[in-house]
Amino acid sequence: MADMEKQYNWKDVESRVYKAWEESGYFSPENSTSGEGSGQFSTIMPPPNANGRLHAGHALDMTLKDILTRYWRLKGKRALFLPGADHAGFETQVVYEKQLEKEGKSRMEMDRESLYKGMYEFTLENKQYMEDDVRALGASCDWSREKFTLDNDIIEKVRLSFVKLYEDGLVYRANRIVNWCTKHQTSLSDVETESEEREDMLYYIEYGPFTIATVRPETIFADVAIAVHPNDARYSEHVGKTVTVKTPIGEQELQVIADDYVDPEFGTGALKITPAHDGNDFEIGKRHNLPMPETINAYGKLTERAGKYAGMNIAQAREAVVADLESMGLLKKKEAYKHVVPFCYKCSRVIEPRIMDQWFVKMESFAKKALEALDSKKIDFLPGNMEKIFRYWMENTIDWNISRQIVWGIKIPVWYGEDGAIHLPKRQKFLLARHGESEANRDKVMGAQNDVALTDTGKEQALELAKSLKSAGISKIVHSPLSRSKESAQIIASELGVSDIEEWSDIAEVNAGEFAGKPIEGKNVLEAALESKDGEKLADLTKRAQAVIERMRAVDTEGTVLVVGHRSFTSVLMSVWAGRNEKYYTADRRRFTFENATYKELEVLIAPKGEGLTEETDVFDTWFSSGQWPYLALGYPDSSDFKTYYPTDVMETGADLIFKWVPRMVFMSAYFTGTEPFKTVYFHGMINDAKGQKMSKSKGNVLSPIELVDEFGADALRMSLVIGNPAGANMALSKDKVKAYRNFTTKIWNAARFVSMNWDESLDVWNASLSAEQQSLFDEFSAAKKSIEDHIQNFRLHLAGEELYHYFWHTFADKVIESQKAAMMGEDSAQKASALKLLGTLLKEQLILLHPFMPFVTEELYQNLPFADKKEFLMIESL
RNA sequence: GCACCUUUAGCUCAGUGGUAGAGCGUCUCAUUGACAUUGAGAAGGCCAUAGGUUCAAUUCCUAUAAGGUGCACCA
Repeated sequence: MADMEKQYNWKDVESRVYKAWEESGYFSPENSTSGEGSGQFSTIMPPPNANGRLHAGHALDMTLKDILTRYWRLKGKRALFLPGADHAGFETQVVYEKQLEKEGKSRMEMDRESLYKGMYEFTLENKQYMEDDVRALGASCDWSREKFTLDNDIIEKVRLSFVKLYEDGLVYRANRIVNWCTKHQTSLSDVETESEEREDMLYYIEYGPFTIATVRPETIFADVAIAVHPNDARYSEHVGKTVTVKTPIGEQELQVIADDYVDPEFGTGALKITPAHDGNDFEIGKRHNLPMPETINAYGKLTERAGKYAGMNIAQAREAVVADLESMGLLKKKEAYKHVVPFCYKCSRVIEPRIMDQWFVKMESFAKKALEALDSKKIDFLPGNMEKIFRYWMENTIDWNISRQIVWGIKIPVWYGEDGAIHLPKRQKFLLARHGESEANRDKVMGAQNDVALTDTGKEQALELAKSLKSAGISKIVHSPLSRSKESAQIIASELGVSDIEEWSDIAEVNAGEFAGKPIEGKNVLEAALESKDGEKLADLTKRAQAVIERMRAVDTEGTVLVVGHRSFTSVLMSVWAGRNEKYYTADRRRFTFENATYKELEVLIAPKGEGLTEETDVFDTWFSSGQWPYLALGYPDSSDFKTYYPTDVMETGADLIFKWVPRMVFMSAYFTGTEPFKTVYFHGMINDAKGQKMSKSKGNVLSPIELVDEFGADALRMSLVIGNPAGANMALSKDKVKAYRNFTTKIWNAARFVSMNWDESLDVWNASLSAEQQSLFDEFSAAKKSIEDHIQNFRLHLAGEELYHYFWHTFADKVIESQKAAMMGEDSAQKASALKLLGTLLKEQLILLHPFMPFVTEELYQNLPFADKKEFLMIESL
């Protein structure tokens, strides 16, 4: 072979090798394995938020998942690593708003459409960067299957999920106190707030015959009652009566109520009740049917109700009210008081509890489902203690607020009548079918837009299809102008007794230009069209499909619509429906199995009709969509991918998502698919800096994975992220560590270089026999290999990586190579052949074993070394 | 307050029922012979503390201490 450089130069290798892999199509499992019976491995990329660049945590995500995917691919499984991107609703909007602020703009001044459009462009741009970063790490994910949470079909399915939950009584709209962020102008769920101990003043105020203690004197204008404990003898004379209290803006009448909630030991044992601005007071207010006036508005300003304080913010109002109370002699005392305050996890502003109409998911039955999945051991948690945390949380759920008052997200599909009645969209079901066998199908020529008739078999198939659809509630049948479609439709219509038949010219088969009527020869109609001079082009097809979708949205019928179309165009229609990039239409076409007289289901939401309906403007909490990701990304409910790759094998994600994401996936999956979304959930910890400090921009200790790849190579970064990093633990990442594994890539490179330098093409190396001593060296490797594989299969990647490292460096390089040097460089050709065989075999085996961890350097060496029986890529070797 | 985690070499961390390992750092030596992005060698740890189980504990159990994380905490 050509002389190798003394050092491995990843900058020349990585992008070239990745491109070759990607273009080979071997990231798609159907291409990388031949056998159907080989089993499958699947994992879904936790959609990285499409609002920035890849960070170290993502890099770890990608690395761990890719190691598993590559390992199982080498083991011969159909291994799918499905890439995705998340619009990340609130997160992205916050990032985008910051950018707007820098430009001196505010989202409050922008209309919904331009704001959405701006964020869409912003997100797509970042999504592109993110994907480049994922490629740079060597992730062997199948880009032809990539999904985005704002793909059209995902949006529709998420909205459909909501409609189904509504129909099943599992979501409801309620006027309830929620967490409100005054900066971001949206409500937040319980997991989107953080809390912190803060020190505030506790003010004791004379309040009629009572003294009450409060940290929020500015809310007294919204007080409606004073509560005491039912057994508190001090106050029993007042209970049930009304008292008059003084405030700086005049007197107000308050009811005195008794409620168990009040702790007679705390403060004065008398509690002012402000239902609009405090969660507990709200509960008490509901129990006692109290009015709930508001004195703080959505922006955290005092309302008209506060008289002269109106318009002040909370801090100003508090100061002013306290000063006035003091001068009126009503302030009895004040003391420093430590308590825990919830705040917005993005801007750290104190959460203002606020009463709003919001949509909630009932958690009780969902939590039960999640716990059942745990009890029946359907999901393994790594590390195991995470299961306890999950369990605890599931046993203490509160209903999940899924309404967000932002524009970046999927709109909640609800309309309200003038009377406030709730109207849901209509679920319109379409069955996209293919005509029966045509003469062209029979003769294996391209039908395309040629008008060929059905064969007798085709007629029978159509009849069979009709019979199978008897209970499908078909009320309308649509066909193309081509007779194979029209004939099929007529057969079905007459069998089902459907009279509403319509011809849609734009669902005709793809125009394959000069290839129409020609023998198929391994090409399909779509591929032929793209190759042909005068056939349809992708852009034309997209346009045509979009027009069909418009028509579908306008359909008005009682039951299900059967669309009798053609194989290639219907597949394009489904790709366009899913919002797929045009370059993947042909990949999709290959994946869809549209046999004659079979169909796929498509459900579309059609806006309710009626006078004066107003559409809901709130969007879903982003976890409502990402919580459904494992099955939606795989094409739930009836795609072949869903059937093949779901449930997935492993979900690998950050420990911080134990509440936010993981439970939602578990219970949504249990509900919609009846099964768990993954068999194992593997949590990784935080990636910290070299000293174990959290990386943050303000500390300036952020290590960018992409810069590290640039400086030391992706393989080195991958190894340094994996080794010494067991499940659940945080890890410290330093440049020195990455550098150490960069040295390891050099070591591998030079060991291979040495063997290659001494290779002798004139010897029959691969048929040489090994001495007993050499055999025992080989056996030593086999033992190491077994142990390494055992570690990988049990998710102990940190140990597998470490053992690989040690075996290669300190056994293979230090011991085995040294022991064979004399023979390899000596004159005895038999001994030389034996030595080369031992070294060559061990090298090849190790490259395969190392490949999941260090894909680039191993692939490059594999391509350049004189191994026997080489595959096209190391990536598809067998282990 | 409750739960969970951590405590091992100077630093960051793996690991193990039979007195311990990595990376970096430190010290010494080696440079035409695959590799100085290297090699050879060295120093450095009663594995937080106290009990218990065991023939044997750094490893299992209990308690304590320190640190961390999460949850809940009422005016």
